[in-house]
Amino acid sequence: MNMTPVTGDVRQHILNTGQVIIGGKGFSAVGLNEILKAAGVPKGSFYHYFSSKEAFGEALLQGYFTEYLAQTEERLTQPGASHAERLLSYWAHWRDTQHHCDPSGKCLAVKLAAEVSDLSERMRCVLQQGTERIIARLAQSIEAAVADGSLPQSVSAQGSALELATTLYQLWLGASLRAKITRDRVPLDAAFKATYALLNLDPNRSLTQERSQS
Amino acid sequence: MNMTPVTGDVRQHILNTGQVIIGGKGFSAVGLNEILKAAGVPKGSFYHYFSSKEAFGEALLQGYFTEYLAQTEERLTQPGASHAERLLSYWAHWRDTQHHCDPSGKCLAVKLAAEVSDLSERMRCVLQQGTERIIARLAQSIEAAVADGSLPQSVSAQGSALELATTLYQLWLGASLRAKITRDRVPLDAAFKATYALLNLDPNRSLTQERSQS
DNA sequence: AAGCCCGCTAGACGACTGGTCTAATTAGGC
DNA sequence: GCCTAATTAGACCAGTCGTCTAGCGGGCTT
Repeated sequence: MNMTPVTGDVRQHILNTGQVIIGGKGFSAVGLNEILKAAGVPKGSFYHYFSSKEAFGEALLQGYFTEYLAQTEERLTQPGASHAERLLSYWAHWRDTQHHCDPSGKCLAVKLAAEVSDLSERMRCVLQQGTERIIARLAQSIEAAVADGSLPQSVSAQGSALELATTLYQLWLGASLRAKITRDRVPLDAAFKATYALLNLDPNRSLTQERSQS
Repeated sequence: MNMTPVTGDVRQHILNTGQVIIGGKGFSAVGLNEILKAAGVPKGSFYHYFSSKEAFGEALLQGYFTEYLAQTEERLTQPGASHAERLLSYWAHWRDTQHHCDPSGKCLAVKLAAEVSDLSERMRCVLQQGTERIIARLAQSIEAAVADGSLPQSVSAQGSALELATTLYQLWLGASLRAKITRDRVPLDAAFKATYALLNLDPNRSLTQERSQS
């Protein structure tokens, strides 16, 4: 009955299940059996949809970034806010979702980058393209924020928007990594504060309504 | 003949061999066999020196941080330089050693943090204490640099030295992570430039020739 | 309507590696 | 020679990824 070459149902279900498990335990530490058992899918099906574990990981990352970029796009274009407000909302969201124990909201880029980039060239490329696109998207918003006056002109004097976006993304990557170590939100709060500084914003005047609850 | 309770020779040899291999491939992806074969040590011996693979990883990280902190201490106290110069030399060294393919100079904190902190509580604690001590040491040098005038007073107006050190360390952590993805030095160069900005230093004026005292 | 086709499921199986532990071997001091 | 402790060899089984054959079952062709 299904004429579509991509059988989205089961395949996507394996992907979703795998994302949660691998996001929690890593790539090498998780076996196919564990994912397949959790998904209720027999092993035979797996190799119908994916040619290998590596190909599965590749698809996993690809899907993750597609989804992430879509969410980011939405957040950076939400109506009724300046571009600077949208950017800060993006990072506030990052801060609030990544601090330690979110079950499924784990950032696969943070979790898998170090492990996978030395393990699989194909997965590394997906990681590279994904992060590159995120940074490019942030740079675009930074430029727009300078243009609409919600970020001071002085930020563009220091360097290109792409450089700034790169720095900020890497700052948050590192903060998330350290948050995994400390298991608290201190690293992410530090990153949030540093973001203000790097954007030449007054840290005392909040652009967004921050929620500072534990 | 050896009365010392810790048999350092073989044990340390396993540790050294393991550090290179695990630094390259990760923790879960490497089996004891691989390390032991490379070290020329029979498998049975392993469990004489370490109670488990986890305990081995714990000792590995502990040794790594001890060594790293000693090197850092040396670099941050080298004679004939201001504290700011020493700090920048620390980061310049980081930039030059971590950009992609250093065989044994891999930073275990970057490589293992994400993978291990969800896998082993004991290893996570070592990671936490190690990074904490590094940050504290950096904060100490930042304070000294403000005191000796090699960093402008304005940096202490923005927040505590510990906050700044935290931000900078996380920035470099994230830059190293992204450098693993991109396999070039662009992320680390961006971090270096951002470090100047966060320290309120003029990016165009190299610190090595400026000796303006307060 | 009958038959076929093929996407998909099912899970046993192979060859191998994982970490762990017991039992044997070695070596040293007396 | 023995006794004790340090060290090693290898068995152990659960687990790994990936293969392979068998068969279900819905939709198309004729």
